[in-house]
Amino acid sequence: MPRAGLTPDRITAAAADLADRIGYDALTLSALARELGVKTPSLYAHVAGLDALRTDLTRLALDELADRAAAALAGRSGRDALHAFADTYRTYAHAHPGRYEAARAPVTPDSPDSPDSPVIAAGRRNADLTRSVLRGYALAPSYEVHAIRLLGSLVHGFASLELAGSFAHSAPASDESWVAVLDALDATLRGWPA
Amino acid sequence: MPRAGLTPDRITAAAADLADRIGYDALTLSALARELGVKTPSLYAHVAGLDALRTDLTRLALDELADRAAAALAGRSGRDALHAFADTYRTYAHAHPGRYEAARAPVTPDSPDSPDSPVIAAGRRNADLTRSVLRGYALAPSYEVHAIRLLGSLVHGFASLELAGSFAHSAPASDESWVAVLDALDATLRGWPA
DNA sequence: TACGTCTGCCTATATGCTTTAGGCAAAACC
DNA sequence: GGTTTTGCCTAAAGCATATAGGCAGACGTA
Repeated sequence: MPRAGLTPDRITAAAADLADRIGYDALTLSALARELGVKTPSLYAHVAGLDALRTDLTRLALDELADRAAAALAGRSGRDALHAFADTYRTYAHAHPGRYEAARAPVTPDSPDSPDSPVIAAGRRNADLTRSVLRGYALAPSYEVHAIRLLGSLVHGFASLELAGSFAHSAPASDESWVAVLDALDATLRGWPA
Repeated sequence: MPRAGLTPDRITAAAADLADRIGYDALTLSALARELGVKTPSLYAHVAGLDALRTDLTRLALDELADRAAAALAGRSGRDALHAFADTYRTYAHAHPGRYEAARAPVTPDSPDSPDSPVIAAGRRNADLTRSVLRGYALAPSYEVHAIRLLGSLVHGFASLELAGSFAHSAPASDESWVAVLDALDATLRGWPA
């Protein structure tokens, strides 16, 4: 009986692809094992269980998002940076809905999450990038948190409703609304106290 | 053996309470049956299955949201209406996280959802109320859809991230950001072409 | 190449959830 | 009070997570 060559990384990668295809909620160890041509219990030699797999997936997605956002932000600032940053998340959500949902999933605290666990670190990378986008607006310190929350809410809310199909039943295509919304956000941030 | 007096409505109501307590995803027919002091198969006389229960829950939540939003909007317009409307959703999300998630859950199409199914109708009620909030801003027709999507994205995004705990790790409390964000939204809408 | 160890993937099994089938007794009706 | 209806039950199948233990392929050593 030949060996399948499983590793934690290959398993997480396969889980990410599968989640994109069948949905984050439908991701099961059974389905993943089938996908990998392996029996379910074999996976337990490499991942601690379903919760651990989900956490790994969250970390993978957050890291991929941070990588792309960092690349998109390179050399940009102000409105350009804002659009590039927001587009990164929206595009990723469309291309990888399962991963995106994983990125948004609250991490199940297997231990009182050590402050430098890989998931936490990946989350912080994204938060830091968000802050760097706002540097272009030179906001008053008291408005910085509001701006972070506004940006996060808008991008996540739009992508989330779009994925759920809430925008699909009325014209025009959501791309048009997306620019309008981002421009409004840019105007708001430029209008806030500096 | 005395009867439990189950009805579809009592079951849905109990499911809503349970979902608020243990989370929408953790809601199972087993747990619900335990809650009601009944064996799991007994529920099948009143609901078609787990998917049907979830759909019922979505309808319940959407109807409750529409009821509250309608009451909050009575006699208000403009900025007042905007705040009252948005507060309704955010408050509901805090008080009933399980129901709120149910409201947001995409409905599983058991049949090609008849256009006047109760869930669809409940969804439309909420959409209509959203539009009525925007009447106070007298927007140009081409901007109406953008405004609906902007409002929806912002409210849902903020509530969703807040529920997930994304705002809990930094000061100040999110209430402060909430008003700042809503005022910015109000300013944006007043600035859009009328 | 041959031996010994390690380890990857297997089968077997326990538990929990969804769902269907069929039985029995409490309610409801006349 | 007898009959019908109906609500809740037990029994059981199918699939999921998860653990325990076995067997053979891969690897190190000589």
